[in-house]
Amino acid sequence: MNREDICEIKYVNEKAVQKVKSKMLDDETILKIANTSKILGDPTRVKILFALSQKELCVCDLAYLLGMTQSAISHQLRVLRSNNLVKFRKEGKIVYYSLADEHVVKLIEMGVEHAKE
Amino acid sequence: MNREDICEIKYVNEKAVQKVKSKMLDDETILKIANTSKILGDPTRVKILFALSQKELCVCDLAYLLGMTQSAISHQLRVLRSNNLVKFRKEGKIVYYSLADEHVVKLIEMGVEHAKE
DNA sequence: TTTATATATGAATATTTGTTTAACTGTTCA
DNA sequence: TGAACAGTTAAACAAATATTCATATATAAA
Repeated sequence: MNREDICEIKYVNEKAVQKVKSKMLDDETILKIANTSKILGDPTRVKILFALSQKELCVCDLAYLLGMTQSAISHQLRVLRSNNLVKFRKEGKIVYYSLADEHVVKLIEMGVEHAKE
Repeated sequence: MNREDICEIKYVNEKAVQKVKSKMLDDETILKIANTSKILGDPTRVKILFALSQKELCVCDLAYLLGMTQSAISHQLRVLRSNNLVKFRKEGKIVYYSLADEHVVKLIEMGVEHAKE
C-alpha cells in the first residue's frame, strides 16, 4: 500500500517515517496502554481506586464515601474487576473490595505523583 | 447529609470511611489524573504520542505512518494540543508536531514500561 | 493571479460510556 | 418461614467520543 491510497497528500518525509515505523510499538502494547489508561480516565474510578489504596472497603462504604448510588459504584467495580484492578472477598452479605496487587498500587501512585507534577 | 439520603443502605463502616475520607485526594487532583489518563485512553493518540517521542513529524507523516486520514489525525492532534501534550512549529505549509516537554516523554515511557509489566 | 497542496475545521454519524431506575440474588436473622 | 438488606444486573437514556466527509484556510509555486 502506498501513501496516495491512505492520505491524498504528496508530501511525506519517507525516511523519517520509516525510521519511526521500525521503532513503533506493536498493536498489543498500544492497546494495553490505551486500555489501562482508559480505565483511569474516569473520576469515579480514580476515586474508588484511591480509596481502596487506603483501605479495603465494601460497596456501601464506597457509595457513602463518594456520595453516589450503590448501583453506580457496583457498575464501576465491575469494570475494575473485569480488568483485574481490584479483587474482593465476601463476608456474609457484605463484599469487601481491595486493590488487586502492588502493580495497581503503583499505578495510582504514579498517577498522583504525575498530577502534582 | 447523612448516608440514608445517599444510598438506602443501613450498613456503613463509619470509622473506616471517615479515615479514608480524611486522606482522600482533592477533586482537582482527581480530575487531573482522570483527564490525563483519558487522553492516553485512545490507541490513536497513544500511537501519535509514541511516534512523536521518536521524532518530530508533520501531520501527513503521521497519517501515512498510522494509515489514517489526515483529518482524523488532525482532529486528534487538536485534542493533544489543547491539553498541552504536543507543540508544533510551522515551516511553510507544513506543520511539525513534537511532544510538549520532558513531562510528556516520561508519561509515555511510564505507559510503555507499565504495559510490559 | 490562478492552482496545488498541507492542514484545520464543522457537521453528521455511529459507537461507547456513566448513571439511573427497577428488578433480581443471595444472605442473615427474627 | 419471611422480612430486611448488601450487592448485582438489565434496560433505558443522555452525554461524550472517534472517524468520515465536505469544505475552508493558508502558503507556495506556476
